[in-house]
Amino acid sequence: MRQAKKATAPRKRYQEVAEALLGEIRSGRLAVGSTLPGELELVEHFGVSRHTVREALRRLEQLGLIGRRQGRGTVVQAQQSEPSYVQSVRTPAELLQYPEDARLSLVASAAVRAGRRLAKLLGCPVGTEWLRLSCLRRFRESKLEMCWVDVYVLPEFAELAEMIGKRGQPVYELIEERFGERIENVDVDIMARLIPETIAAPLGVAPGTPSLTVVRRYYGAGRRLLEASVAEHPGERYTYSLQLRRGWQSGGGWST
Amino acid sequence: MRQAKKATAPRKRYQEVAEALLGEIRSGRLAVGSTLPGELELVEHFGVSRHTVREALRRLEQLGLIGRRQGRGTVVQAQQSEPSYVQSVRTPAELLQYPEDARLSLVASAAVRAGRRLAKLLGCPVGTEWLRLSCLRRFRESKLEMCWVDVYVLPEFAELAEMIGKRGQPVYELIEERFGERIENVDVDIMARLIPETIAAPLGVAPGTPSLTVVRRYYGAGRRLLEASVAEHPGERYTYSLQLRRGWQSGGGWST
DNA sequence: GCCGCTCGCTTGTCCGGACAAACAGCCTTC
DNA sequence: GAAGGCTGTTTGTCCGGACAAGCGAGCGGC
Repeated sequence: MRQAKKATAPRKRYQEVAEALLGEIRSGRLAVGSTLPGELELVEHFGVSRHTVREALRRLEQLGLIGRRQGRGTVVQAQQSEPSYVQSVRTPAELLQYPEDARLSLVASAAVRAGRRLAKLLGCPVGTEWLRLSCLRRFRESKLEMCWVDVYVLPEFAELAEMIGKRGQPVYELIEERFGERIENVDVDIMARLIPETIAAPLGVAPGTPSLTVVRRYYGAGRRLLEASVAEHPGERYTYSLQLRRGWQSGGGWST
Repeated sequence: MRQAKKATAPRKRYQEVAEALLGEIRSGRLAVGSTLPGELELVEHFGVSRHTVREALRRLEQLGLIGRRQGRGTVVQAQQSEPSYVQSVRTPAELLQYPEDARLSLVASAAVRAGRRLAKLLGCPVGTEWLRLSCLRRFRESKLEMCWVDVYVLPEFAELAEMIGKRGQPVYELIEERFGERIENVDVDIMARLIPETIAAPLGVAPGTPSLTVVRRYYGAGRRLLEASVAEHPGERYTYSLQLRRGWQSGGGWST
């Protein structure tokens, strides 16, 4: 029961149920392999509707903590999940021996308009145009990494693009240096997939070449954290979120 | 609208809605970046409740095809998802330069009892005990891969374990040779995580060492396929399913 | 031109209820 | 002893409804 943190009281009922069960699992009171109480029991225990209980169980299932089978019940599958996800930010980099022979090239861009609230959050005028940079990093001529970065459209943009193309400096440092925007949170999607035709052409790579795609989303100070992963981004697969720590990886080149 | 395949009529309403929308996305009529009709519109169009529409959208969201934001709407994010997942079975193997310096060791096992229907499906007596093998493959002294294999408990088991431990033969071939059980489908979970203490000890590796965990589930001929991935395993992250093809990877050692 | 406000739209949360489908265990039958 | 049917339990599907929360656009005031 992580209920010592009652200061940040969850507003949502299913979140309360999910966190209560999460506490039971984390503490080991609900051991791995054991069967959870039935949904109707949980309904009675927490005093909520079955729909709410099922929403809570759905979240825990998406974390890989429990498994559900019709007719059999709900079973605890693992005691924890997301610390490994945070750490997994290093694994792909290590596997790819990043960034020794990595080169980065800008291949596409798209404009995004900042809405009222986003503008207020970041302190820019309403309607400010952002530029979504689509960058490609190449490894050993066949492996590719893709990353999208949202930045302001500013006169210095051309210079920034050139910097990204030449140096291996972490992107958040570049943004911070250039625009004074302190990046606090990053969402990262990692997925293995084949290079689509539209991107293969400018790189001179055959379409269908296997690649590791990494999509990052950077957030400033105003964004609330994704704590315990219970509440946020329920449906996004291959996604994890982490709070940025300065000097996370000392000598490495994992540009987060 | 894949409704030409009315022969395999889906029984579930949300499945019908999901497949209809899937067809619109796949065909390009709902382009990437475009906004879907609102939930209430879909309710009216399909003649189902909002709950059912939301279940359908949830499935598509889990496939990474659409993204939903409160107050903004539902947006098409991608045109397809699962073909890349199928192919991604090769990527981790390539990254790890598998299996040149791989060694496999059996570290744990657990008994699972076959229920009535599973027994009937596989043609074994009710109550037959299966053995869940937990194998560890080691790469370069620090990377680990784990795999679980469910096999019958038979006198030949000891021999099988030894074979797995020595050779790099694909597991499905071993099972087929030994037990005449033809494997048709495989479920694969891939996740990056840290080695837990219980497994670190027998290997002499520090707990917390980063690893790539691969969990495979093998199924015989009786299991129905996961077509379009809309219906099955909604909540299991990092999971994909594929139909086994003989000679999938000729020279490689990816033991699926 | 910027700010705060209201408004309409869209998705999120939550309730109560009902029936269907899958499963394990038990019993009966052969 | 194996196969099939029965039954209670458990999760899955589906309905109808209600209100909350987030977002963008438009409006008016400063």
